[in-house]
Amino acid sequence: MSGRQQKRSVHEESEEARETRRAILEVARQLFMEFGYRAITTRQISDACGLTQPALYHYFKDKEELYVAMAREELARTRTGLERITRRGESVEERLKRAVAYLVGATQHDHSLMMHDIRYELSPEARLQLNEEFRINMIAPLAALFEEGQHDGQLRDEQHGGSDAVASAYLFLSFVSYILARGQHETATGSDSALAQQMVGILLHGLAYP
Amino acid sequence: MSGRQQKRSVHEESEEARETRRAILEVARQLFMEFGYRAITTRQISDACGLTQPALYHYFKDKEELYVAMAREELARTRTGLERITRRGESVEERLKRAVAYLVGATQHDHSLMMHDIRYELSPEARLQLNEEFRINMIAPLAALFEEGQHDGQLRDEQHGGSDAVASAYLFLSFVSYILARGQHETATGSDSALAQQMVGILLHGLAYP
DNA sequence: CCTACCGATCGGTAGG
DNA sequence: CCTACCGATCGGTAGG
Repeated sequence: MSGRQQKRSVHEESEEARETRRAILEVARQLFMEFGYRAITTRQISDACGLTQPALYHYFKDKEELYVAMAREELARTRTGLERITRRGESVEERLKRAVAYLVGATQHDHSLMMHDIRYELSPEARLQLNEEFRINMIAPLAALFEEGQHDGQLRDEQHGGSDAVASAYLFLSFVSYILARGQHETATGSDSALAQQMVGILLHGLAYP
Repeated sequence: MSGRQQKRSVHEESEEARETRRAILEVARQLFMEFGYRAITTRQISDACGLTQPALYHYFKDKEELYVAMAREELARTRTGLERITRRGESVEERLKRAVAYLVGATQHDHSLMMHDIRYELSPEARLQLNEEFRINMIAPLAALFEEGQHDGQLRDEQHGGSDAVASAYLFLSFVSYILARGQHETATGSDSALAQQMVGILLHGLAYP
C-alpha cells in the first residue's frame, strides 16, 4: 500500500494514461523476465514504449516499483492459470503434468530468474512483498494439489518418505526450472509436453526401481 | 642511493605476486559466490584485499577474467570433492546422499547463482568455457554415478520411466539448488544431512506410493 | 602498486 | 491549474 495514489480525476486523459501504463508494464514484463532486473535499463523500457526515459517516472516512482508492479501482475496471472488446472476433475498426476506444461509453455519465462531478482536485486521491502506474493500465487495452488494427493492416499506424506505439501510445491518448481534451463542451451530431445510427462513421472515414481 | 625501495629479485617478486593473486581469487570467491557477478564491484574486491582498484588489472585483464579464473578453481575443487565420494564402495543411494551433503555443506555456496551469472552476465566466450567446465567437473561425476546405478539395474533408464544419466545429474543439482534456496529464507526444519536424506529418497523413490 | 583520472552510462529529477 | 510528457542534466558508479 503506497501512499502514492493521489488525485487521479476521472477524465479521458486518464484513459490514455492507463493505456500507457499498461504498455509499460507489458514491455517491462518481456524484458525483465527474459534478461533480469539489473540487465535491463529504464531507457530500454522507455525506448520500447516510444517514450522518453523520464516519462516512466510519471507512472512509476522508480525502477523497482515498476518491477514490483510487473511481477505482481505476472504472479496473479500465473495463479489464475494454475487454479484453472488444479480445479479440474482429473487425477493429481494428470493435473501436475498440465501444470508443468502450462508453466513451461504458456508463461514462456523462467520464474527462477524472477526469484533470483527478488533475492539478489531488490530492496528488503520489495523482497518481502514479492516473496509473499510468490507463496500465495504459485506455491499455494500447487501445495493444495499435493495436499489433495496426500489426503487421497496417493502421495506419501512427510512420515512416509515424502515431503510436506509446501516443500513438494517448491520441489515441483525446481523441476520446472530445470526444464526451462535445459531448453536454453540444449537442443530439445522432445516436445515440452513429453518432457513434462517424464519429469512428473520421475517426481512421483522416482528414478529407482521399486 | 635514495631511500627508494630497491628492485626485488625476480624470485621474491613473483612469489609475492602469486600470493596477491591468490588473495584476490579468494576474496573474489567469497564475494562473487555470495552476491553474484553484477552486484560485486571491482572496488569491493580490491578494498577487501587492501589494494587499489586499478591494481587488480595487473593480475587480471578485466572483471570477467577474474570471475572465470575464480569459477574454474571453484569447479575443479568441487570435482575433487565429488569424485572422492563417487569412488567410495557404497551404494549409489548412499553416495548420492553424501554428494548432496557435500554440495550443501562444504561448498556453502549455491552453484545456481554461478549458473545464473554464467548465463546472464558473462560474455558468450566465457559462458561457453564455463558451461563446459561445469559439465566436466559437476555433471560428469554425477552422471557416472547415475550410469552405474542404471547398469546395476537399480535405476530406471530412459526407456523405463527414468532419464538418461546426464539429465539425472542436472535434476539432482536442481534438488540441491532447492535445498540451498530454502535455507536462505526459511528456518531449517532439520539438519542439512537429514534434508539430504529426504531429498535423495524422493528423487529415487518418488512422491507417490507404488 | 598508487594517484589521478577517462568515456559511458546508470537511475532519477530539475524547470518549463 | 492540470496532464503528459521533453531536453537537459543531476549525483554516482561502472570498467578501465
